[in-house]
Amino acid sequence: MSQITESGDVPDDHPTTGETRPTIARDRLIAAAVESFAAKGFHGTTTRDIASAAGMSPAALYVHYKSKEELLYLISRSGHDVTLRLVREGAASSDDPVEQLLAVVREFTMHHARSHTSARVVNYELAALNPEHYREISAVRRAIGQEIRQIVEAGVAGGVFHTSNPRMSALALLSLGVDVARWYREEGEWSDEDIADHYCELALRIVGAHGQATS
Amino acid sequence: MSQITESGDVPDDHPTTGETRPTIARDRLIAAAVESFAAKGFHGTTTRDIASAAGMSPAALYVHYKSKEELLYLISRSGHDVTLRLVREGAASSDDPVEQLLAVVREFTMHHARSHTSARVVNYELAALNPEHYREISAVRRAIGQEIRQIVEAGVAGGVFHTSNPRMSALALLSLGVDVARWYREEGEWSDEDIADHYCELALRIVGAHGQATS
DNA sequence: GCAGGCTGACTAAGCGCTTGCTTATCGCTA
DNA sequence: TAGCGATAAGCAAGCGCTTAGTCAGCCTGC
Repeated sequence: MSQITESGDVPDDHPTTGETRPTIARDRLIAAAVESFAAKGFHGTTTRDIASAAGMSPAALYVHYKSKEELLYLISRSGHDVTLRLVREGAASSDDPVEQLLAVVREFTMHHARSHTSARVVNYELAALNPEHYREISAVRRAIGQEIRQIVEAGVAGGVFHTSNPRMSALALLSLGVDVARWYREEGEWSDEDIADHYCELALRIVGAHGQATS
Repeated sequence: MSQITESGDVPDDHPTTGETRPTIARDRLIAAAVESFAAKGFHGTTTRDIASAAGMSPAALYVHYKSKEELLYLISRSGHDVTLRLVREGAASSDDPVEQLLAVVREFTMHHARSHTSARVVNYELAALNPEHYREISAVRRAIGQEIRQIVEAGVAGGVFHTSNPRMSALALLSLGVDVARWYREEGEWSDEDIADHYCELALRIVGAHGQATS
């Protein structure tokens, strides 16, 4: 599956492998759709916007994709898969809830800053998905939330985290990370690492991990 | 100026006062636009959606408003004014940064939960405003951010808050509150007051207000 | 020589907004 | 109090344009 990248660069395809080999044109269209959906929203974007940003005629889009909605679905699916994987890897990186939390918050925050353009599409264009796709994506979102909740609950059960409402604290952590995609600006004063550093500190405070080192 | 309310109820107009008296029809159209913009986005909403939700013909919309964008602007402007006022009232409610922070976070959070429908339009449809309106709204948003930043910086200067990056902590507080509008569900397990209570606790932790009572 | 990428020209449907007209409400005059 | 002109709200119809998506045919690399 071709990776959706923030910049315009497109990975080379493998001309001899697989039956559904991603072409350069496919990736160009996806990249153009991400940019346009992020800037103007799904309904504010026309198929001509996407095609011409990819350097093609309007009809070329339909050689590679069934519909405009399919583009959104593929972007959304891929983005959610990346996020779920990144959260699971963070959770699996240690047995210590503190280390797990720091790994997840760091990767989650960095991802939503670095890939803020695609993350905006992924998080704010869900309503434009068709009902079937929406249900599928919602399941991935629930899984992401569950991973974070489990870390917080394990920390509370183990006596290293102290919060009166672990579920709401977990939701706040998720919320804080997602919203980075909304406000982050490339030309802003903070790098993605600056933000990740500070958000790790905030995460420890939110879950009430007293006197913990900041990794 | 007629108040934009979350539910469908419309305040009576005053048939003998003022030259620009808001009519019931005007308010019905605004309420319908809020619902529709929140559910489907500005570009996903047609003028026919709005008119028929308000029980009118498509043409009736243009008796009361210049364009679909004017509706969005009025909703956005009114929503931002309410938020700025609420933040300023919280800041003016005390001289103690801790009390100021708690007042602002409580009101801000409650508002974004209670009025989540209009808050979604206000926070997530900015890109659909025309450039002039966008600039105007951006100024209000900057003022809102500034109020919160000042409280955090005053607390740090006074030695009651402890955070390595007051500006980013202030942004995180704002971010957390705004994002409530995205995830809040009426049928969810928490009331707006439950969320406000917990978010007050989180706010104290985020700014590092040690051993403070949770009001 | 042909499969697949791609295009220009096209369609049906839907868009924001306008037009021409009817109806309701009002203060004012006879 | 009846009748009148003015004003504004509202509607049916539709204009000019844009939209997502289609299709027949043309290139190009294998």
